[in-house]
Amino acid sequence: MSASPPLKKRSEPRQGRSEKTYDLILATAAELLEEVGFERLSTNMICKRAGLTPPALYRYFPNKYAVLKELGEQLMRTQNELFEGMEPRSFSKDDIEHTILDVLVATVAVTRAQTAGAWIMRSLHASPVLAEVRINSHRQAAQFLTSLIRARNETLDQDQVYAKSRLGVELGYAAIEMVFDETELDEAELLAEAANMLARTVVRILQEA
Amino acid sequence: MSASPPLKKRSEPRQGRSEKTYDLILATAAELLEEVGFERLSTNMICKRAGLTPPALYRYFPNKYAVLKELGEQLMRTQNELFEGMEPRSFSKDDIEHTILDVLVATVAVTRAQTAGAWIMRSLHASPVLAEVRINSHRQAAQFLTSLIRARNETLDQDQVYAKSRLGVELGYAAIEMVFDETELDEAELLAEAANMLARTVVRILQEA
DNA sequence: GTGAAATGATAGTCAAGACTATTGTTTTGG
DNA sequence: CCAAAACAATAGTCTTGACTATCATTTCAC
Repeated sequence: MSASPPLKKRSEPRQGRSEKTYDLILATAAELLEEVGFERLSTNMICKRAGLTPPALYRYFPNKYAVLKELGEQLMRTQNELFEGMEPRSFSKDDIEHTILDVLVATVAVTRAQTAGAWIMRSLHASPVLAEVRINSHRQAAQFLTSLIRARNETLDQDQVYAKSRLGVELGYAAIEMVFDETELDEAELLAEAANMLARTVVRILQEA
Repeated sequence: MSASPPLKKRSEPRQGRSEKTYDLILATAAELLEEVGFERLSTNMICKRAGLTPPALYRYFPNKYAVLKELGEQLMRTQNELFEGMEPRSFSKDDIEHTILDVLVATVAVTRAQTAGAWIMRSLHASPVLAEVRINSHRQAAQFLTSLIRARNETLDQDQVYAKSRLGVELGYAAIEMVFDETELDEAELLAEAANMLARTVVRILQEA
């Protein structure tokens, strides 16, 4: 098992200009992630591109993993807010399916909108730091889904529903990642099919009284 | 976009001892992958642990990515052979589900049996080289699944079936990866649930005449 | 306005890691 | 058994990249 090197921020921005520097570092890192990929990304590279110097970066981030972690968390936060903001009109299979499809499509959209969103999605598997960010986010999403389902049917076993929700979340994300990986496939069709599968699962869970 | 650095082997083993060296390099790389993770793995480290020297490694591999690629391909090959060896007794929903479950369970088993199998699975997302290996393997699996389905019902549209198969394969692998990522969840339950979802999908595809 | 805190730049250090020119040693075909 | 090929080691080179000690400048509190 690999050690976990990362920490939190080093210094909190207090003046306007540092706020800018902080954001610039993140934006530049995202840009570079898109251009050169995860493996070639380095702090020196980020600094050079941003017109900054290493100490400026290291004032705000204890090490390079912290930069990546923050980037990942930004995206995960955006995606989860989206997910948790949506509720099905009813619990009919069709409404559930529509809602899920909406979430999937919207998630793809916000990911595209964010610089290097697609790359960040893929890099989430590329480092222990980011893997942790990803799994926490998915757990949170599964928790939310579990409570949604159990609000509808309280007799269901908490742990079992959670396990299935967790699987569902993972499969949803797998479909989303496919959109970014496999450009030959029809995006709308892919998401629709995934939404269909997931909706059926949710309905089935609800019925297992 | 990142450049792709890797190439094929440099020298084919011709004597017994070189065969050993070759295998030793791969085995050591797998071991180290398990111990230190993907990011900290280096060629020098592999050599040291294997009791070899860098030139010995570079006789057989043009660069470090080639080592990883070979490791990934070994695992993918094993998994795909397994997958393509299985055929459902019948095309009833239950038989399909059983077959899928068998494949999932067996895949987890062979992955566990291989040194660093779990790590390799996760590292498949960690580098462009390995991402390519992974996607090729999944495409091949989806092709196989497509022909299996179309052998049963030739009226189905090839591309549509392929897209859905591809999604199915991805979801199956997502479930398998979860087994290695999320140890808190019940493995058998996870795989059973995934098999159920996938079987339903296959049945639905077959019925869309 | 001025001193202190905050911010950033100069100019590096240092370690690690990918990869090799060369030389020695083992194996094998004849 | 010997020459040539195959194999592996010696001993590096050279680049890159994470990270810092120190000094300069900007901003803010008062």
